[in-house]
Amino acid sequence: MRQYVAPTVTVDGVVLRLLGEQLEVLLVRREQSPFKGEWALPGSYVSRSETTTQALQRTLHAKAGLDAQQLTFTEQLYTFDTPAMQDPRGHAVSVIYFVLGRGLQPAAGKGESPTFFPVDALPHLAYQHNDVVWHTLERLKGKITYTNIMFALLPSRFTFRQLQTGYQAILGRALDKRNFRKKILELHLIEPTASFDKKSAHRPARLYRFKKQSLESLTRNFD
Amino acid sequence: MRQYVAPTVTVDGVVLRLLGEQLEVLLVRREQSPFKGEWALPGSYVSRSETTTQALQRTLHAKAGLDAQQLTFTEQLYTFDTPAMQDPRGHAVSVIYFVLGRGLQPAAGKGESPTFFPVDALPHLAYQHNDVVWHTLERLKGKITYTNIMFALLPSRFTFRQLQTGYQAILGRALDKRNFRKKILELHLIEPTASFDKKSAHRPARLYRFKKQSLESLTRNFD
DNA sequence: ACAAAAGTGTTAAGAATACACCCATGT
DNA sequence: ACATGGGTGTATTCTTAACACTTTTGT
Repeated sequence: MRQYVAPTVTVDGVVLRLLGEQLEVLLVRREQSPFKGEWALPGSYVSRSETTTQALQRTLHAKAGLDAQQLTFTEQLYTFDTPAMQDPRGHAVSVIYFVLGRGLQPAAGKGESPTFFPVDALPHLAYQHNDVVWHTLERLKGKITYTNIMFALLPSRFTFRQLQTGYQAILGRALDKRNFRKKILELHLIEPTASFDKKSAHRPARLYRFKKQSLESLTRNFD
Repeated sequence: MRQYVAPTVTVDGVVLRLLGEQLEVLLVRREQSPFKGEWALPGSYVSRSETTTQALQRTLHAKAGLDAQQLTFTEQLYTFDTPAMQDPRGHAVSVIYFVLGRGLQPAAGKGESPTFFPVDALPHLAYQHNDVVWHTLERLKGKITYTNIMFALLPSRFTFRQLQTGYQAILGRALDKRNFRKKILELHLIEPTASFDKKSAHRPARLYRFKKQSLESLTRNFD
Protein backbone atom coordinates (compact mmCIF):
# COMPACT_ATOMS: atom_id res chain seq x y z
CA MET A 1 0.00 0.00 0.00
CA ARG A 2 1.09 3.53 -0.82
CA GLN A 3 2.61 5.50 2.01
CA TYR A 4 0.73 8.60 3.13
CA VAL A 5 2.07 11.56 5.04
CA ALA A 6 -0.77 12.96 7.11
CA PRO A 7 -1.70 16.64 6.91
CA THR A 8 -1.44 18.77 10.03
CA VAL A 9 -4.64 18.83 12.11
CA THR A 10 -5.70 21.94 14.00
CA VAL A 11 -8.74 22.93 16.00
CA ASP A 12 -10.37 26.35 16.43
CA GLY A 13 -13.32 27.48 18.50
CA VAL A 14 -15.97 30.10 17.89
CA VAL A 15 -16.90 30.87 21.49
CA LEU A 16 -19.99 33.03 21.92
CA ARG A 17 -21.49 34.72 24.95
CA LEU A 18 -24.47 36.99 25.44
CA LEU A 19 -23.67 40.18 27.32
CA GLY A 20 -26.46 42.68 27.77
CA GLU A 21 -28.03 43.05 24.34
CA GLN A 22 -24.93 41.96 22.48
CA LEU A 23 -23.74 38.64 21.19
CA GLU A 24 -19.95 38.49 21.52
CA VAL A 25 -17.21 36.25 20.19
CA LEU A 26 -13.89 35.38 21.82
CA LEU A 27 -10.74 36.39 19.94
CA VAL A 28 -7.05 36.19 20.72
CA ARG A 29 -4.16 38.20 19.40
CA ARG A 30 -1.72 35.79 17.81
CA GLU A 31 1.74 35.73 19.32
CA GLN A 32 3.20 33.40 16.74
CA SER A 33 3.62 33.25 13.03
CA PRO A 34 1.63 32.98 10.82
CA PHE A 35 -0.44 36.15 11.23
CA LYS A 36 1.53 37.22 14.30
CA GLY A 37 -0.10 40.24 15.94
CA GLU A 38 -3.47 39.76 14.24
CA TRP A 39 -6.74 38.84 15.89
CA ALA A 40 -7.98 35.30 15.31
CA LEU A 41 -10.20 32.61 16.76
CA PRO A 42 -8.48 30.70 19.54
CA GLY A 43 -7.01 27.45 18.27
CA SER A 44 -4.06 25.13 18.24
CA TYR A 45 -2.54 21.97 16.83
CA VAL A 46 -4.09 18.59 17.59
CA SER A 47 -1.68 15.87 18.58
CA ARG A 48 -2.10 12.19 18.13
CA SER A 49 -2.67 11.67 21.82
CA GLU A 50 -5.85 13.75 22.04
CA THR A 51 -9.17 14.14 20.26
CA THR A 52 -10.14 17.42 18.62
CA THR A 53 -12.56 18.23 21.43
CA GLN A 54 -9.89 17.58 24.02
CA ALA A 55 -7.52 19.83 22.10
CA LEU A 56 -10.22 22.50 21.99
CA GLN A 57 -10.74 22.38 25.75
CA ARG A 58 -7.02 22.48 26.38
CA THR A 59 -6.73 25.51 24.10
CA LEU A 60 -9.60 27.46 25.60
CA HIS A 61 -8.25 26.80 29.05
CA ALA A 62 -4.70 27.75 28.15
CA LYS A 63 -5.51 30.85 26.12
CA ALA A 64 -8.52 32.28 27.90
CA GLY A 65 -8.79 30.52 31.23
CA LEU A 66 -12.16 29.01 30.26
CA ASP A 67 -13.11 25.79 31.90
CA ALA A 68 -15.03 22.95 30.25
CA GLN A 69 -17.79 23.25 32.87
CA GLN A 70 -18.58 26.81 31.87
CA LEU A 71 -19.11 25.77 28.28
CA THR A 72 -22.74 24.80 28.07
CA PHE A 73 -22.82 23.75 24.42
CA THR A 74 -20.23 22.52 21.95
CA GLU A 75 -20.91 21.40 18.39
CA GLN A 76 -18.74 20.82 15.40
CA LEU A 77 -19.15 23.45 12.72
CA TYR A 78 -17.00 22.73 9.74
CA THR A 79 -13.61 21.39 8.74
CA PHE A 80 -11.43 23.58 6.59
CA ASP A 81 -8.98 22.09 4.31
CA THR A 82 -6.25 24.49 3.37
CA PRO A 83 -4.17 23.48 0.37
CA ALA A 84 -0.47 23.74 1.11
CA MET A 85 -0.01 26.80 -1.07
CA GLN A 86 -2.47 28.98 0.79
CA ASP A 87 -1.24 28.36 4.27
CA PRO A 88 2.31 29.04 5.40
CA ARG A 89 2.15 25.94 7.60
CA GLY A 90 1.60 23.61 4.66
CA HIS A 91 -1.50 21.49 4.21
CA ALA A 92 -3.62 21.83 7.32
CA VAL A 93 -7.02 20.40 8.19
CA SER A 94 -8.78 22.68 10.68
CA VAL A 95 -11.74 21.41 12.62
CA ILE A 96 -13.85 24.31 13.83
CA TYR A 97 -16.16 24.09 16.83
CA PHE A 98 -19.07 26.24 17.84
CA VAL A 99 -19.09 26.84 21.60
CA LEU A 100 -21.61 28.62 23.82
CA GLY A 101 -21.30 29.59 27.45
CA ARG A 102 -23.02 31.56 30.18
CA GLY A 103 -21.42 34.68 31.61
CA LEU A 104 -17.98 33.81 30.29
CA GLN A 105 -15.10 36.04 31.37
CA PRO A 106 -11.70 35.57 29.78
CA ALA A 107 -8.96 35.30 32.38
CA ALA A 108 -6.96 38.51 32.48
CA GLY A 109 -3.20 38.27 32.11
CA LYS A 110 -3.17 35.22 29.85
CA GLY A 111 -0.72 35.51 27.04
CA GLU A 112 -2.78 36.19 23.94
CA SER A 113 -5.08 38.94 25.26
CA PRO A 114 -8.30 36.91 25.09
CA THR A 115 -11.10 39.40 24.46
CA PHE A 116 -14.78 39.24 23.62
CA PHE A 117 -15.86 41.43 20.70
CA PRO A 118 -19.47 42.22 19.75
CA VAL A 119 -20.20 40.20 16.63
CA ASP A 120 -21.23 43.28 14.69
CA ALA A 121 -17.95 45.09 15.42
CA LEU A 122 -15.21 42.62 14.68
CA PRO A 123 -11.70 43.57 13.68
CA HIS A 124 -10.12 41.98 10.64
CA LEU A 125 -9.26 38.39 11.50
CA ALA A 126 -6.47 36.06 10.40
CA TYR A 127 -7.15 33.13 8.05
CA GLN A 128 -10.76 33.22 6.82
CA HIS A 129 -12.02 33.66 10.34
CA ASN A 130 -14.39 36.55 9.58
CA ASP A 131 -16.28 34.18 7.26
CA VAL A 132 -16.19 31.44 9.87
CA VAL A 133 -17.82 33.74 12.42
CA TRP A 134 -20.44 34.76 9.88
CA HIS A 135 -21.33 31.12 9.15
CA THR A 136 -21.48 30.42 12.86
CA LEU A 137 -23.97 33.21 13.38
CA GLU A 138 -26.11 31.84 10.56
CA ARG A 139 -26.00 28.44 12.17
CA LEU A 140 -27.06 29.90 15.50
CA LYS A 141 -29.91 31.80 13.82
CA GLY A 142 -31.08 28.55 12.31
CA LYS A 143 -30.76 26.53 15.50
CA ILE A 144 -32.62 29.05 17.59
CA THR A 145 -35.71 28.50 15.47
CA TYR A 146 -35.93 24.74 15.94
CA THR A 147 -34.13 23.97 19.19
CA ASN A 148 -33.95 25.13 22.81
CA ILE A 149 -30.35 26.29 22.32
CA MET A 150 -30.91 29.56 24.18
CA PHE A 151 -30.54 27.54 27.40
CA ALA A 152 -26.79 27.58 26.74
CA LEU A 153 -26.53 31.38 26.64
CA LEU A 154 -28.81 32.57 29.42
CA PRO A 155 -28.33 32.28 33.17
CA SER A 156 -30.24 29.42 34.75
CA ARG A 157 -33.05 31.78 35.77
CA PHE A 158 -34.02 34.72 33.63
CA THR A 159 -36.83 37.11 32.84
CA PHE A 160 -38.95 37.13 29.70
CA ARG A 161 -37.22 40.34 28.76
CA GLN A 162 -33.79 38.72 28.89
CA LEU A 163 -35.04 35.85 26.80
CA GLN A 164 -36.54 38.14 24.18
CA THR A 165 -33.43 40.32 24.12
CA GLY A 166 -31.35 37.21 23.50
CA TYR A 167 -33.53 36.11 20.61
CA GLN A 168 -33.37 39.59 19.15
CA ALA A 169 -29.58 39.77 19.46
CA ILE A 170 -29.25 36.49 17.60
CA LEU A 171 -31.89 37.09 14.97
CA GLY A 172 -30.85 40.71 14.49
CA ARG A 173 -34.37 42.11 14.54
CA ALA A 174 -37.06 43.24 16.93
CA LEU A 175 -39.84 40.87 17.98
CA ASP A 176 -43.34 41.70 19.14
CA LYS A 177 -43.59 41.26 22.90
CA ARG A 178 -47.03 39.68 23.04
CA ASN A 179 -46.49 37.34 20.13
CA PHE A 180 -43.12 36.36 21.56
CA ARG A 181 -44.56 35.38 24.94
CA LYS A 182 -47.37 33.46 23.33
CA LYS A 183 -45.10 31.56 20.99
CA ILE A 184 -42.51 30.68 23.62
CA LEU A 185 -45.16 29.48 26.05
CA GLU A 186 -46.77 27.32 23.37
CA LEU A 187 -43.43 25.65 22.75
CA HIS A 188 -43.25 24.57 26.43
CA LEU A 189 -39.53 25.35 26.43
CA ILE A 190 -39.51 27.11 29.75
CA GLU A 191 -41.40 27.09 33.02
CA PRO A 192 -42.03 29.79 35.62
CA THR A 193 -40.21 29.68 38.94
CA ALA A 194 -41.63 31.06 42.17
CA SER A 195 -39.28 34.01 42.25
CA PHE A 196 -39.05 37.48 40.78
CA ASP A 197 -36.30 39.78 39.66
CA LYS A 198 -36.47 42.51 42.31
CA LYS A 199 -33.34 44.48 41.43
CA SER A 200 -35.02 47.32 39.57
CA ALA A 201 -37.09 50.41 40.17
CA HIS A 202 -40.23 49.07 38.57
CA ARG A 203 -42.54 46.15 38.58
CA PRO A 204 -40.60 42.92 39.30
CA ALA A 205 -40.47 40.37 36.50
CA ARG A 206 -41.12 36.70 37.04
CA LEU A 207 -38.10 34.47 36.61
CA TYR A 208 -38.32 31.47 34.31
CA ARG A 209 -36.04 28.53 33.68
CA PHE A 210 -35.53 26.16 30.75
CA LYS A 211 -37.10 22.77 31.28
CA LYS A 212 -34.13 21.05 29.68
CA GLN A 213 -30.48 21.95 30.03
CA SER A 214 -29.42 19.99 26.97
CA LEU A 215 -30.18 20.44 23.30
CA GLU A 216 -33.64 19.37 22.17
CA SER A 217 -35.38 19.77 18.86
CA LEU A 218 -38.72 21.51 18.97
CA THR A 219 -41.75 19.81 17.54
CA ARG A 220 -42.78 23.11 16.01
CA ASN A 221 -40.56 25.93 14.88
CA PHE A 222 -40.23 29.25 16.57
CA ASP A 223 -40.76 31.96 14.00
CA MET B 1 7.07 24.96 21.00
CA ARG B 2 5.88 21.49 21.87
CA GLN B 3 6.18 18.91 19.10
CA TYR B 4 2.95 17.39 17.80
CA VAL B 5 2.47 14.18 15.88
CA ALA B 6 -0.48 14.64 13.57
CA PRO B 7 -3.37 12.18 13.62
CA THR B 8 -4.18 10.22 10.48
CA VAL B 9 -6.67 11.95 8.19
CA THR B 10 -9.19 9.97 6.16
CA VAL B 11 -12.10 10.87 3.93
CA ASP B 12 -15.37 9.01 3.31
CA GLY B 13 -18.27 9.74 1.01
CA VAL B 14 -21.99 9.12 1.36
CA VAL B 15 -22.93 8.95 -2.31
CA LEU B 16 -26.66 8.95 -3.02
CA ARG B 17 -28.62 8.36 -6.20
CA LEU B 18 -32.33 8.22 -6.96
CA LEU B 19 -33.37 5.10 -8.84
CA GLY B 20 -37.05 4.66 -9.52
CA GLU B 21 -38.78 5.32 -6.25
CA GLN B 22 -35.77 4.48 -4.14
CA LEU B 23 -32.98 6.52 -2.70
CA GLU B 24 -29.80 4.47 -2.75
CA VAL B 25 -26.36 4.74 -1.16
CA LEU B 26 -23.06 3.53 -2.53
CA LEU B 27 -21.20 0.94 -0.44
CA VAL B 28 -18.04 -1.03 -0.95
CA ARG B 29 -16.91 -4.30 0.54
CA ARG B 30 -13.64 -3.70 2.34
CA GLU B 31 -10.68 -5.67 1.10
CA GLN B 32 -8.33 -4.56 3.84
CA SER B 33 -8.19 -4.59 7.55
CA PRO B 34 -9.81 -3.17 9.63
CA PHE B 35 -13.28 -4.61 9.00
CA LYS B 36 -12.09 -6.68 6.05
CA GLY B 37 -15.03 -8.24 4.23
CA GLU B 38 -17.62 -5.86 5.70
CA TRP B 39 -19.63 -3.28 3.83
CA ALA B 40 -18.64 0.35 4.39
CA LEU B 41 -18.81 3.79 2.84
CA PRO B 42 -16.09 4.28 0.24
CA GLY B 43 -13.13 6.14 1.69
CA SER B 44 -9.38 6.35 1.99
CA TYR B 45 -6.45 8.09 3.57
CA VAL B 46 -5.69 11.72 2.77
CA SER B 47 -2.11 12.54 2.02
CA ARG B 48 -0.35 15.80 2.53
CA SER B 49 -0.25 16.49 -1.19
CA GLU B 50 -4.03 16.60 -1.68
CA THR B 51 -7.09 18.21 -0.16
CA THR B 52 -9.87 16.12 1.33
CA THR B 53 -12.13 16.79 -1.65
CA GLN B 54 -9.38 15.74 -4.04
CA ALA B 55 -8.88 12.58 -2.00
CA LEU B 56 -12.63 11.95 -2.15
CA GLN B 57 -12.71 12.26 -5.92
CA ARG B 58 -9.70 10.02 -6.28
CA THR B 59 -11.37 7.43 -4.06
CA LEU B 60 -14.73 7.45 -5.81
CA HIS B 61 -13.00 7.14 -9.14
CA ALA B 62 -10.71 4.34 -8.01
CA LYS B 63 -13.30 2.33 -6.10
CA ALA B 64 -16.45 2.83 -8.14
CA GLY B 65 -15.42 4.37 -11.44
CA LEU B 66 -17.35 7.55 -10.68
CA ASP B 67 -16.16 10.70 -12.32
CA ALA B 68 -16.21 14.16 -10.74
CA GLN B 69 -18.43 15.44 -13.57
CA GLN B 70 -21.22 13.00 -12.71
CA LEU B 71 -21.30 14.23 -9.13
CA THR B 72 -23.69 17.13 -9.15
CA PHE B 73 -23.44 18.10 -5.50
CA THR B 74 -20.81 17.68 -2.82
CA GLU B 75 -20.97 19.07 0.69
CA GLN B 76 -19.07 18.38 3.84
CA LEU B 77 -21.12 16.52 6.43
CA TYR B 78 -19.15 15.95 9.57
CA THR B 79 -15.70 15.10 10.85
CA PHE B 80 -15.33 12.11 13.10
CA ASP B 81 -12.63 11.98 15.58
CA THR B 82 -11.87 8.47 16.66
CA PRO B 83 -9.81 8.17 19.82
CA ALA B 84 -6.89 5.82 19.36
CA MET B 85 -8.42 3.11 21.51
CA GLN B 86 -11.56 2.68 19.44
CA ASP B 87 -9.95 2.39 16.05
CA PRO B 88 -7.39 -0.22 15.13
CA ARG B 89 -5.57 2.35 13.01
CA GLY B 90 -4.88 4.63 15.97
CA HIS B 91 -6.23 8.17 16.24
CA ALA B 92 -7.91 9.03 12.97
CA VAL B 93 -9.80 12.13 11.89
CA SER B 94 -12.37 11.22 9.22
CA VAL B 95 -13.92 13.92 7.11
CA ILE B 96 -17.22 12.74 5.69
CA TYR B 97 -18.77 14.19 2.56
CA PHE B 98 -22.30 14.07 1.27
CA VAL B 99 -22.39 13.50 -2.49
CA LEU B 100 -25.30 13.44 -4.92
CA GLY B 101 -25.33 12.40 -8.55
CA ARG B 102 -27.67 11.71 -11.45
CA GLY B 103 -28.07 8.21 -12.83
CA LEU B 104 -24.86 6.97 -11.25
CA GLN B 105 -23.72 3.47 -12.17
CA PRO B 106 -20.80 1.91 -10.31
CA ALA B 107 -18.22 0.50 -12.69
CA ALA B 108 -18.43 -3.27 -12.70
CA GLY B 109 -15.25 -5.22 -12.06
CA LYS B 110 -13.62 -2.70 -9.78
CA GLY B 111 -12.01 -4.29 -6.77
CA GLU B 112 -14.29 -3.58 -3.85
CA SER B 113 -17.68 -4.51 -5.41
CA PRO B 114 -19.14 -1.00 -5.43
CA THR B 115 -22.88 -1.43 -5.05
CA PHE B 116 -25.87 0.84 -4.47
CA PHE B 117 -28.21 -0.26 -1.68
CA PRO B 118 -31.67 1.20 -1.02
CA VAL B 119 -31.33 3.34 2.08
CA ASP B 120 -34.08 1.47 3.87
CA ALA B 121 -32.41 -1.92 3.34
CA LEU B 122 -28.80 -1.46 4.36
CA PRO B 123 -26.55 -4.22 5.59
CA HIS B 124 -24.58 -3.75 8.76
CA LEU B 125 -21.73 -1.33 8.03
CA ALA B 126 -18.21 -1.01 9.38
CA TYR B 127 -17.23 1.82 11.74
CA GLN B 128 -20.31 3.86 12.71
CA HIS B 129 -21.36 4.13 9.09
CA ASN B 130 -24.99 3.16 9.62
CA ASP B 131 -25.34 6.22 11.84
CA VAL B 132 -23.51 8.35 9.32
CA VAL B 133 -25.97 7.35 6.60
CA TRP B 134 -28.88 8.08 8.92
CA HIS B 135 -27.56 11.58 9.65
CA THR B 136 -27.02 12.16 5.96
CA LEU B 137 -30.62 11.30 5.20
CA GLU B 138 -31.79 13.70 7.88
CA ARG B 139 -29.61 16.40 6.36
CA LEU B 140 -31.08 15.72 2.94
CA LYS B 141 -34.62 15.86 4.35
CA GLY B 142 -33.82 19.21 5.84
CA LYS B 143 -32.16 20.60 2.74
CA ILE B 144 -34.97 19.56 0.46
CA THR B 145 -37.33 21.83 2.34
CA TYR B 146 -35.33 25.01 1.96
CA THR B 147 -33.18 24.55 -1.14
CA ASN B 148 -33.42 23.41 -4.75
CA ILE B 149 -31.20 20.41 -4.03
CA MET B 150 -33.39 18.01 -6.02
CA PHE B 151 -31.68 19.38 -9.14
CA ALA B 152 -28.72 17.20 -8.21
CA LEU B 153 -30.67 13.95 -8.17
CA LEU B 154 -33.02 14.22 -11.16
CA PRO B 155 -32.16 14.10 -14.86
CA SER B 156 -31.95 17.49 -16.50
CA ARG B 157 -35.53 17.15 -17.79
CA PHE B 158 -38.18 15.37 -15.77
CA THR B 159 -41.91 15.03 -15.26
CA PHE B 160 -43.86 16.32 -12.31
CA ARG B 161 -44.37 12.71 -11.29
CA GLN B 162 -40.62 12.07 -11.15
CA LEU B 163 -40.18 15.19 -9.08
CA GLN B 164 -42.90 14.23 -6.64
CA THR B 165 -41.62 10.66 -6.40
CA GLY B 166 -38.18 12.02 -5.54
CA TYR B 167 -39.55 14.25 -2.80
CA GLN B 168 -41.53 11.34 -1.41
CA ALA B 169 -38.53 9.01 -1.45
CA ILE B 170 -36.51 11.55 0.52
CA LEU B 171 -39.21 12.64 2.92
CA GLY B 172 -40.46 9.10 3.38
CA ARG B 173 -44.14 9.97 3.04
CA ALA B 174 -46.79 10.54 0.43
CA LEU B 175 -47.64 14.04 -0.76
CA ASP B 176 -50.89 15.32 -2.23
CA LYS B 177 -50.56 15.72 -5.99
CA ARG B 178 -52.44 18.98 -6.34
CA ASN B 179 -50.88 20.67 -3.35
CA PHE B 180 -47.45 19.51 -4.47
CA ARG B 181 -47.81 21.07 -7.93
CA LYS B 182 -49.14 24.29 -6.48
CA LYS B 183 -46.36 24.58 -3.92
CA ILE B 184 -43.55 23.76 -6.34
CA LEU B 185 -44.83 26.22 -8.93
CA GLU B 186 -45.12 28.97 -6.31
CA LEU B 187 -41.48 28.44 -5.41
CA HIS B 188 -40.42 29.13 -9.03
CA LEU B 189 -37.84 26.36 -8.77
CA ILE B 190 -38.58 24.82 -12.13
CA GLU B 191 -39.85 25.87 -15.53
CA PRO B 192 -41.72 23.96 -18.24
CA THR B 193 -39.92 22.93 -21.40
CA ALA B 194 -41.65 22.55 -24.76
CA SER B 195 -41.39 18.78 -24.73
CA PHE B 196 -43.33 15.86 -23.34
CA ASP B 197 -42.49 12.41 -22.09
CA LYS B 198 -43.96 10.20 -24.81
CA LYS B 199 -42.59 6.86 -23.71
CA SER B 200 -45.74 5.53 -22.09
CA ALA B 201 -49.13 4.17 -22.95
CA HIS B 202 -51.08 7.10 -21.61
CA ARG B 203 -51.28 10.85 -21.71
CA PRO B 204 -47.79 12.32 -22.17
CA ALA B 205 -46.44 14.35 -19.26
CA ARG B 206 -44.84 17.73 -19.75
CA LEU B 207 -41.13 17.85 -19.04
CA TYR B 208 -39.75 20.48 -16.69
CA ARG B 209 -36.24 21.59 -15.82
CA PHE B 210 -34.69 23.29 -12.82
CA LYS B 211 -34.00 26.97 -13.38
CA LYS B 212 -30.70 26.71 -11.51
CA GLN B 213 -28.22 23.86 -11.62
CA SER B 214 -26.47 24.94 -8.44
CA LEU B 215 -27.63 25.08 -4.86
CA GLU B 216 -29.91 27.97 -3.97
CA SER B 217 -31.79 28.73 -0.81
CA LEU B 218 -35.51 29.21 -1.20
CA THR B 219 -37.12 32.38 0.02
CA ARG B 220 -39.97 30.31 1.38
CA ASN B 221 -39.87 26.74 2.63
CA PHE B 222 -41.36 23.78 0.89
CA ASP B 223 -43.56 21.87 3.33
C1' DA C 1 -47.66 61.32 41.13
C1' DC C 2 -44.52 59.84 38.03
C1' DA C 3 -41.30 56.87 35.56
C1' DA C 4 -40.30 52.36 34.01
C1' DA C 5 -40.91 47.94 32.71
C1' DA C 6 -44.40 43.81 33.32
C1' DG C 7 -48.12 41.70 31.75
C1' DT C 8 -52.28 40.65 28.86
C1' DG C 9 -56.37 39.28 23.83
C1' DT C 10 -58.40 40.04 19.65
C1' DT C 11 -58.71 40.54 14.78
C1' DA C 12 -57.24 40.03 10.02
C1' DA C 13 -54.42 37.98 6.54
C1' DG C 14 -51.94 34.31 4.77
C1' DA C 15 -50.52 29.44 4.54
C1' DA C 16 -51.42 24.60 4.76
C1' DT C 17 -54.47 20.84 4.14
C1' DA C 18 -58.13 17.91 2.47
C1' DC C 19 -60.48 16.38 -1.25
C1' DA C 20 -62.69 14.25 -6.75
C1' DC C 21 -63.21 14.57 -11.38
C1' DC C 22 -62.15 15.18 -16.41
C1' DC C 23 -58.32 14.77 -20.04
C1' DA C 24 -55.10 12.73 -23.42
C1' DT C 25 -52.84 9.05 -25.07
C1' DG C 26 -51.66 3.92 -26.50
C1' DT C 27 -53.40 -0.53 -27.06
C1' DA D 1 -63.71 1.09 -25.21
C1' DC D 2 -60.68 0.77 -21.65
C1' DA D 3 -56.63 1.34 -18.84
C1' DT D 4 -53.25 4.52 -17.20
C1' DG D 5 -51.34 8.30 -15.52
C1' DG D 6 -51.79 13.77 -16.46
C1' DG D 7 -53.77 17.68 -15.11
C1' DT D 8 -56.87 20.99 -12.52
C1' DG D 9 -59.83 24.38 -8.06
C1' DT D 10 -62.21 25.29 -3.85
C1' DA D 11 -63.41 25.32 0.99
C1' DT D 12 -61.69 24.79 5.72
C1' DT D 13 -58.43 24.95 9.28
C1' DC D 14 -54.44 26.55 11.27
C1' DT D 15 -50.71 29.81 11.77
C1' DT D 16 -48.75 34.25 11.76
C1' DA D 17 -48.77 39.17 12.32
C1' DA D 18 -50.42 43.51 13.76
C1' DC D 19 -51.72 46.22 17.38
C1' DA D 20 -52.61 49.44 22.89
C1' DC D 21 -53.72 49.63 27.35
C1' DT D 22 -53.61 48.41 32.46
C1' DT D 23 -50.66 46.79 36.37
C1' DT D 24 -46.98 46.89 39.72
C1' DT D 25 -43.20 48.58 41.73
C1' DG D 26 -39.45 52.25 43.43
C1' DT D 27 -38.42 56.92 43.93
